[in-house]
Amino acid sequence: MSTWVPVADVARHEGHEITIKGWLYHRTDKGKLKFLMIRDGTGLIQGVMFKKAVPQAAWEAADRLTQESAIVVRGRVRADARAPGGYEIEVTDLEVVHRAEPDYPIQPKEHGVGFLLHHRHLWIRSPRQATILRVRATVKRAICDWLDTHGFVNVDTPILTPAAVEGTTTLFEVDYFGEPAYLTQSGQLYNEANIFALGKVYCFGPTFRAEKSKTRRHLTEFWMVEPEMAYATLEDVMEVTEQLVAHVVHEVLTRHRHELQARLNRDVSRLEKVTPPFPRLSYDEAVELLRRKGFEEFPWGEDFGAPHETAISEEFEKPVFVYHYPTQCKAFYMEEVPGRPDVCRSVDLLAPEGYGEIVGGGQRAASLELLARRLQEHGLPRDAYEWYLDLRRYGSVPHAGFGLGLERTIAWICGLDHVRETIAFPRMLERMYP
RNA sequence: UCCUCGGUAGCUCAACUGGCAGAGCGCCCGGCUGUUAACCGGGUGGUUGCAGGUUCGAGUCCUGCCCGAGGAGCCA
Repeated sequence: MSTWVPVADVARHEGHEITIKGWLYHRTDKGKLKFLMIRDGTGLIQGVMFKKAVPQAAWEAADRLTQESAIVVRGRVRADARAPGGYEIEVTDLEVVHRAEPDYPIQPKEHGVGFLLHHRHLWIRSPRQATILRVRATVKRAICDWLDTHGFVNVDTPILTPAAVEGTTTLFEVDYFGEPAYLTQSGQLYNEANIFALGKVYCFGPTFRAEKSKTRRHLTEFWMVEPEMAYATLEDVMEVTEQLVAHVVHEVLTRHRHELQARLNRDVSRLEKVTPPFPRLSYDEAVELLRRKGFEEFPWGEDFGAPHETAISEEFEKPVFVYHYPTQCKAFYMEEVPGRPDVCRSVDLLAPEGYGEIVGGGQRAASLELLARRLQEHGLPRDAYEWYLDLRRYGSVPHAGFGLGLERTIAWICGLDHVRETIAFPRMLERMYP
């Protein structure tokens, strides 16, 4: 009985007899010799099968093997320059656990996006997709590791909420025992309550936006990590953000450098430059930059669109902070800039290479009077926010936080052209299957 | 919601100015001891998105609808 070894560890067993449990990715027959490409979720390995080296039953079973058939292969590990990855298994026996039906729809070749998304439950088996999902897991772990070791307490905020955080047009409504409730857009307001109990906190989970957005940067269900800090300012947000993002990129490079290059064709030299500090640009300076770069007509006070974000970010090798946005284009809870009521203590982090905004945050309005006025100006129902206003009645302090979009961050790190590949089962406008 | 492009075999795509519905891959059969999306020979495969219209004749032109992709606005 030989040892069951994950494909990723095969190199460490050179010269030894091992067992691989996986699925047939591809097969090439050459008369009395067969090449079996086997995937097991940890990697891809080539099995070489000579007719004279295996029992007749195994040879005949291999003859009938279809793509994605579940197989257990035994054999000796050998280094061979002709094998993809440098190692292969000299097969001595084969057991077919399940012979897949012969019409597996996804071939190792080009397919259209619509077709692949319709078969997402099978598409995720493709090595490229599996790699992205592994990177996602690393990104999530790196985020939690960094926050956990820097004094942040992980607190879960509700997914079902009674009211909108930022306007009702982009909320998914659900029936809550006959009353309307909404899927959360953000855990921020609850986190602002949590900091008074715990100091520094973060929530990390799915959020939902019913935006009719159909672009490479949008999902209707996406994940955000939202740190929030008591006794903190806008400057603290920028420092924490750059430390966190740099740590995440570093961890991905440490664990997945080879996969990023081999499976995703990612230019990792771009990622190696992502070290603190990141450049900081005020909104005023960003507008000036845009006007120099061909957007002469860009009006002060507008939020940036995708072309503007790209134009700004391509001036820098690292992610770039843009802070002090116009008050009019940000949410009601932003703190004022002293002496400049037209701008607020907000910040966005724009990823390089045109990936756009991956972080939005700022310092929160600390005074009851300002917050109450803003609620009115934004036409929000005060009743629903009474609990939130309490936070400014009992020990209000300067505080700040941000939200980092997981899918956009992964798309940038992996160099993908659409966020839909960064999550196993993306939820998009007009696509809920599978 | 708006703009642009598209829908032909299981997949990726051809089909000139309206004139016999095609190829590669897949799948099935046969061959090959070093394949890398192998190669060679044979076979299989169609309500051209749906409904109507024009025409001797429509995949091709016209109208409506459905579906998909890219982008805009909004956002992470």
